Amino acid sequence: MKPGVSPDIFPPRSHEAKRVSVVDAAASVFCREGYAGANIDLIAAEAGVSRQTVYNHHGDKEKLFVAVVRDLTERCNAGIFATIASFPDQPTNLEADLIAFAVRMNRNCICNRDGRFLRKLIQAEGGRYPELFAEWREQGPGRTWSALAARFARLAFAGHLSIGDPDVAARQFLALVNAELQITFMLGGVPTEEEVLRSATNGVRTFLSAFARRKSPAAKQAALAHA
Amino acid sequence: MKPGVSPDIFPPRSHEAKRVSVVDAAASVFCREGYAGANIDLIAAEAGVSRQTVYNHHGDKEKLFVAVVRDLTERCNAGIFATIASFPDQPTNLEADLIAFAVRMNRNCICNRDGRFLRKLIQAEGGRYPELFAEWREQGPGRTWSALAARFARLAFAGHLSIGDPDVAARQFLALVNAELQITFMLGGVPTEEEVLRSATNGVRTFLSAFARRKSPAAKQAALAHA
DNA sequence: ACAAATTTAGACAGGCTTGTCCAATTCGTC
DNA sequence: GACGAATTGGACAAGCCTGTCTAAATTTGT
Repeated sequence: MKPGVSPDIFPPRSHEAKRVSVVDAAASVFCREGYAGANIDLIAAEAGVSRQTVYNHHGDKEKLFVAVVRDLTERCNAGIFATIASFPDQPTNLEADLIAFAVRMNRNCICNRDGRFLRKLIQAEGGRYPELFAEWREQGPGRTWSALAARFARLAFAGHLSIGDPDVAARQFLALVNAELQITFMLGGVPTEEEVLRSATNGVRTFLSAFARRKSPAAKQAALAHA
Repeated sequence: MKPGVSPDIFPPRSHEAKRVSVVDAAASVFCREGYAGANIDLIAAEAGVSRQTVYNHHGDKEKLFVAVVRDLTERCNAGIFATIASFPDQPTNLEADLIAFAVRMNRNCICNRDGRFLRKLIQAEGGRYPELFAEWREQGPGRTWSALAARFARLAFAGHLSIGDPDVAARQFLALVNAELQITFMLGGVPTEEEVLRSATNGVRTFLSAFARRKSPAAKQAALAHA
């Protein structure tokens, strides 16, 4: 044990550490180059591992790809549900709380490494692995929307919002909050913190304009005065 | 000239007809297989042309790819601006007119062959051809949003809507109207006419809830606060 | 109908990639 | 320190793909 070595060097890594290292590198290369363009040698090099080790761990290219997708799916879902758990059920300032939630959602689930990679793989290879991505679809967006819809329904029940169909509202919330980031996402870029905040702010304001509780003008005025 | 042949057979096609045939087939194959996975032999076969003809017309694979993207970009933009020209400037029934417009937009620009193909190519290869897609970005979304924003501003000016920032409203309109189609788009699928209509209906209703003209001072204040 | 231009099929070299095999080395653990 | 497992680097065959070249067939324009 000689801990005095340079922090940039990870001299020996465990078996398991190499497995994840390979999967991480593979995710990066598959995304950058596409499935067909991805080169096992490059993945091995990027993982700091020999090509043979890649084959030892994952068998062949296709199995490696499946492992990558499963890994990303799992981590993304975990992040999404962790973030949804922070939904403002008892908002003190509805607008500010929803904006903060939207920013968290973006930062932790959609703009982060896993989110961007998974999205790109789904877009690029979704047609080639229908069953694999059908699995993602059920576990990911399906449950995300349900969970989010339940939270919005709760806000509506508590009198903070006036919502017709919570499922529709949940999907529209996500769409609005990302409205200004679409192009950046499409080109595979990463929006700045400021862009995320602006899109979330504009999106939440419009969302609340549409779904804020409608009772009397006075109540509305009071609600707006909050902000 | 013997027009009596079977309609399924196009015995001799002109030079120019072969060029477009090749570009069309290439678009299809590039989308399905990705740039690296696309095979010139397959493109030639799908175009009903010999491999050498592909090279005669387009030089090499990369030039062919660029030709495909330019072709798709041009046709998509033409479709988009033709559709925007049908924006309901003098609506008789604002909700119905906007829903119909949204459906047209989807059907003619976003869900059709060109739209789906271009989107997929941008997503998959956007990182590899920054200048090519930067061109698309300016000519396409940039001008689309401006044009749409101008139409919404006009509706607001005519007293049909209460809008803070027309650019924001335009982007949010598109986001809302497509909110329920995102997953289908991601997986490269084609939504049914009914799905398009439902997403547009829900989106436009929410849009109008947020931006319908407000009379109360509080609402006006909120609208101004947007800017 | 004739001449020029285009298209075709096929062969071909060169390069790259996948996946396997193996001998030498290094690592984890006792 | 020693043993077994994992890792490495390199060689290797097989296959695939791009891009070129050719000679023959076909189409187009006149």
